[in-house]
Amino acid sequence: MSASTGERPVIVWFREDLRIGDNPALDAAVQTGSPLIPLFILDDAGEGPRKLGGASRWWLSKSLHGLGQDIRSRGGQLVLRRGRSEQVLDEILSATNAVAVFWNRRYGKVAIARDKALKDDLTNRGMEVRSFNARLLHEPWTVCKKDGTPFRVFTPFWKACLAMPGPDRPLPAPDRLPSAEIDVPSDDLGSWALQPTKPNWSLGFEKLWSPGETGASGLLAEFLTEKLAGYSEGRDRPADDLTSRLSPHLAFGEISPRQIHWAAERPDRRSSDSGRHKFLSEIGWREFAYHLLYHNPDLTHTNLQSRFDGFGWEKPGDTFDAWKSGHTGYPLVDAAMRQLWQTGWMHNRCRMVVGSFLVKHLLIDWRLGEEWFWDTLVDADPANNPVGWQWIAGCGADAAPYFRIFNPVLQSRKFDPEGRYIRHFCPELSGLDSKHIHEPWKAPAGDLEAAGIDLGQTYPRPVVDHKFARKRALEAFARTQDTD
DNA sequence: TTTTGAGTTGTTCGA
DNA sequence: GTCGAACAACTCAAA
Repeated sequence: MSASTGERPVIVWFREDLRIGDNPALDAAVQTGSPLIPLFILDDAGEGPRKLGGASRWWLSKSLHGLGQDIRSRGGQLVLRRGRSEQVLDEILSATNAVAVFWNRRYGKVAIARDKALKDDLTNRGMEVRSFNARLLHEPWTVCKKDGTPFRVFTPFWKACLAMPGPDRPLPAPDRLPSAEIDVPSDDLGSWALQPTKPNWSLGFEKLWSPGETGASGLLAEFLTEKLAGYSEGRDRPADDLTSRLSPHLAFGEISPRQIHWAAERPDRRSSDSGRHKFLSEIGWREFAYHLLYHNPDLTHTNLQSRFDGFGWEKPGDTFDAWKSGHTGYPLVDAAMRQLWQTGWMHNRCRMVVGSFLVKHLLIDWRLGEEWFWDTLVDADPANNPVGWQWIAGCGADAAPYFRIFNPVLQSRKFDPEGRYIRHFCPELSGLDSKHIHEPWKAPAGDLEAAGIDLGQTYPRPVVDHKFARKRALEAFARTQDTD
């Protein structure tokens, strides 16, 4: 029934692009008219691209399940294999006599090097290899200053992007994915053990997220119709659900920035202009992170500003554990860290607060915070995560100035004035009124008692005094400026 | 060519 | 209570 009889198949290698719609590699493969072998490789041993964190593995498992269903409903069969990508591809090439391999690009240092080597190798062996952009509005090498060098400041970068010809219209999902007639062995998804068992920390994830392409497009539609208008004002309040929550879907490529761009550009969205521009500029920040990563491939683990290289970070100890578990004694910080642990996600405003707290109040290396986020975020992204951490630490490009030290109490009063967010994630504080919930150590003894709080027992005292920590950080960071 | 002003997300201090 | 200044150094584009 398919055009597959005797024809050599094309392998479509899925990586960070787990979708059928607007998938250029898949679309190009379908256009060839050849039978397809959709393939995903779990390459999590050795020196491959960074091994996925726990939360991401949970998401991946769900996402692959959805992708497999979407492919099957179109007549195809997703092949799942675990191992070193080069070796798995070799096996499948020789087993199927495939004539070509198509994929969408990745942008991390290791990923680029491996893709390039693989492309050379396969091409030399007579294979056709084609790669595509499925992840960005503009390839990082196409956006540059008038002198041809890459940007280091967001605003001019985004202006330059907006001045470029807009992205093409998204590609429709193919109706049919003609399957190769050869039976290619596939792993059972369950055998990869991507889901946590003991302890199963993912229970809170299940009711919040719908991983997969269908969940992503549903979320986008809902956001545009219900939240876009209030986005500019509401996006900073973590108790209100006014952000898009699309980040994990973007991280796994279940939706493309191009699809988002065109959906937001529809004429009937024009009434929410300020929200629309604000939202699209968040997509711009993602683009900027990839731009920086591409042009500074070591930023994942190296300070963009090298004068920070000698910074005397504190050795992580009890305070680091308190930060990770949400027991710093600062309610907003603790609520945010617990939101991360319980849901695999944290509101953007809170990411800045907890990041600033770790780096400035505790003087702990941003890389440790970045690793914790990498492990616990369902939206852990190879560009966004390190770029965001370098921004808050002050060592990045276009970074927050070193004297910008968030006051966790002021931030709390400003963005969670009634303490709803705190009460949700720190229920042991829920009996405090909104006057005292932001700094329980200042609450009168009677109020604490009435709220059932025994400071130091049921909720910790602050692990560090804000005024002291601020002064210490300013001094430490000022020394960094001198050593240039 | 050089100069100038502005740049995601803040806080504190003193008038 | 409100308000402006100060808290660096660097990037980038416009004047």
